[in-house]
Amino acid sequence: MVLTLQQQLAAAIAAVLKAKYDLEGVNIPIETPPDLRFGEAATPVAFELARKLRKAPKVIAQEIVTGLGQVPGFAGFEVAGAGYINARLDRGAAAQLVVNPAPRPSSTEHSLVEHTSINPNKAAHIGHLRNAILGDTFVRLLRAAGQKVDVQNYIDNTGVQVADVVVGFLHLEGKSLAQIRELIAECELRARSEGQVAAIDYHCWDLYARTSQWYGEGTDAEKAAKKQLRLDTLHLIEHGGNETAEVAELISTAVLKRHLVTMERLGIEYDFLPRESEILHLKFWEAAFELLKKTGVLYFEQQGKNKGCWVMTRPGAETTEGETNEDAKVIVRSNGTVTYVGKDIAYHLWKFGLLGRDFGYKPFHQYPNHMCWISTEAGEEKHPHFGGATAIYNVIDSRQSDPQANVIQALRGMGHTDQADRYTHFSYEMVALTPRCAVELGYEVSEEDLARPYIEVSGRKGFGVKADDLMDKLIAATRAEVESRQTARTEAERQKIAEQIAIGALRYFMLKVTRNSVIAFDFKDALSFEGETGPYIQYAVVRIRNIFRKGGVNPQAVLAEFAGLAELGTNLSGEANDDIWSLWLRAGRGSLVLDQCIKTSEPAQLAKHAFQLAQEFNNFYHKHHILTEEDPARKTFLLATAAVALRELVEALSWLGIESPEAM
RNA sequence: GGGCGAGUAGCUCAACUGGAUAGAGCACCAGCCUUCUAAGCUGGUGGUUGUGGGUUCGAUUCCCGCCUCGCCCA
Repeated sequence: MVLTLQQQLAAAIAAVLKAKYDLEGVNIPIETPPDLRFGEAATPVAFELARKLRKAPKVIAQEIVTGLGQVPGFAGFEVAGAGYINARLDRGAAAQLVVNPAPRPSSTEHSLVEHTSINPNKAAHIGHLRNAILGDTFVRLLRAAGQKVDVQNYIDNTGVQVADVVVGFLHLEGKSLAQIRELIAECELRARSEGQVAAIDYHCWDLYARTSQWYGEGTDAEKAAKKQLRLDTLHLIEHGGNETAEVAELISTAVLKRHLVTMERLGIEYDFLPRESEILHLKFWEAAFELLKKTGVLYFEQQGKNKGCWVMTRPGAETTEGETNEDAKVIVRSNGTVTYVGKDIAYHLWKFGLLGRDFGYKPFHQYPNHMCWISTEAGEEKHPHFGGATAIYNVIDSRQSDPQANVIQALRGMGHTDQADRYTHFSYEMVALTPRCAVELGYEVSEEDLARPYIEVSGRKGFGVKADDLMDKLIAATRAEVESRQTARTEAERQKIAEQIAIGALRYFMLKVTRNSVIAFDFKDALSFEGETGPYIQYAVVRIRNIFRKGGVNPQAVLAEFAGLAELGTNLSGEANDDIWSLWLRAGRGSLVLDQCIKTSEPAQLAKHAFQLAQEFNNFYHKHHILTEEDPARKTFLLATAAVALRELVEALSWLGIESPEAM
């Protein structure tokens, strides 16, 4: 509702500017005033025009107001302060728009969101949770806006991290291929009865840390030998067609399956899992290399430190004719190997359908409502089409902003400027542990680290909080609460409620913070269910549902009853009803917030909105006792207010991937 | 050395991208359960927005210098 009316207001003002001053293309910011006494919408546009028109802002504002006259949906306009134009809504008409919102225009955008992308060599930790939750939420936002969205989880199954754990299995544990296969099967079986702790990804977590440490032990000669072993293993895996590669395939697939299980606990699903192995074996890079040479993005360096390399100019770098650019980004090393960025360029050309090659596809994991496919060399003939997106979003932490910028630069250099513009590095800061939390977990923390505000999580060191451990802990905590409150419910019901609350708490915890601030993780904050938390919002929903349950009323029916009725306006007008009106106003902001979140790639705004709406409802809840209201017309109106809040809260929560429990 | 990001209440974070009196939560203090669930509500304490300048009607926001911290790159 607010979005619609703001657009109408901006359009009306634009028309006045054209008619009165012959001005076009003026940016007309519409804001929400800090207080209802300034109205429901405002614009400082007169300030901006003051210089251009050589008039006092107040005068301009007055002229615009005069020119506006009557605008549908608005009760009136006034000039305030030094030149603000404040607009008052026709509350009845606005409320009708909240009950029956204008349909969202359909979108032709086909977006591709890549997130999660955990190296398949260890259990997922809280850092991965932030990535997956951000990505999944953004997918939900795009879909809510009517876009077609493909969700991809890129799997680096041939990288150095997988190589390390392969070294661990083969050389530290001295296991054979058959023994590893056996171990995976055994872990899978045990995980069913004992939970995640027994699963293969947990086993790998420890082994990976041990192997990393092992590399650094022994004499110099021993260390060099280990380094060589690591490199050889990596090359065998990359090359494929040998037993080491088979071990890597076995382990990475088993760990990947665990990751899918972990993420499914959070309601996170994928459509396609493109793997590094196919990018290598299907020669994506070779195709990209030709294109890069042809367009002159890559050039062969003849001298300087990068002599013999194929290099690319960095974004923003100034190049002087004839001078060697020492700062150029190396894409192909002088020994012929391709860098990570090189392979990434190939992959991203594919994402936009510009490579001229495709993956093979085979089904990998069945979700309740759809299939998740994985890349393969020779796949099934019938498969959905992935790639060829019109816009892409890569949920990757901010440490990767340099390589990401390089990929974008390459696309731009190749002439794909439109694609480069629609390439979003959805960057976010890491999740770290507070020193207190690290000590609590029994890690050894140096004096130096103790003084820091936070310590970075490290899979290599085995230092961090595993995703499943955290979820288990959250569920245990919510279980305890639900046990004491929901004594009449069955075991299964209580478990379900506890899970909904725990996941709601976790997702909200990750989403309420804006992307570019580091989350210093602490169990005290993460396990909190009070104040600005997911459960707070869920609790408001439960309260509303209880009202309708006890009153024997259907919320949709109440809203249907009010559609088109003038009483809505009379109930909302006047200062006495400002508190209820502000709840309606907040409820009407949903689609505006959705748009802003997409525009700024920032889901935190929606998290904030949902909280404020819940807060506003709680306010209303305490001031107005609905079921004991004696005036039947007033009671129906209060019920309609609750119904609107319910609908908007449930919707906002669903966009955040948070369920709305029936009770709690 | 170069690049990016951050610094706001005791703590954790917002601030609609330059707007009206810088807001929430936690913590702390004082109240509110015979009522639709207290995972809640109402008050209160708490700020030189790291620092020094500049731009203008107006700066937490933009520009420059400096100080801290964190990440990349070489």
